[in-house]
Amino acid sequence: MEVEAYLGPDDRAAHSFRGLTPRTATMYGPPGHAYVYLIYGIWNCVNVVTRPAGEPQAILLRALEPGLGVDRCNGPGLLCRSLEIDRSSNGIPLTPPDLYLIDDGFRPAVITASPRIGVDYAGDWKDRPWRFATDSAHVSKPVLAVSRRSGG
DNA sequence: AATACGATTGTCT
DNA sequence: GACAATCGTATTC
Repeated sequence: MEVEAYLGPDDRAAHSFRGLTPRTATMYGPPGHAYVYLIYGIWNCVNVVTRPAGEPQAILLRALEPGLGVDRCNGPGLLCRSLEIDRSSNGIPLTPPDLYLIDDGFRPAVITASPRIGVDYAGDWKDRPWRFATDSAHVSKPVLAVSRRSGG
């Protein structure tokens, strides 16, 4: 229902902004793998690496539609708690044949693009509209300033 | 070796 | 709106 794009190393909001470190190594790895990190000493967050090795970009998963054993999880920390994802899953492949992907037919009619959450420290990059959300109630926070894209 | 802080959430005012 | 919880990283000394 909601994701955010992190386009480091130019993106000041991205962990990879400051280059390759032990933590961000997964972001520099091949696409289709999970980048899981610990935030505030409490919460895990999961991303999908999106670009070929060497291009440290990823998509943060922020909200899912509840159901099929997934609890209500409005926000990246609660999402990982619901799916029991922690850093032990960092770097695992999210593509077949390691993972079965099921197309449930869901196609959002509307996708909004708005500023990312919790990146006020990112200077000029904080207002980039790289938070993408459906109009579902199951988003981490209300979508305020909105540009719209047509869905698929 | 020491320090500052975070891609969050819940609670209290 | 303010703030605590809690610890791995990255940065600084």
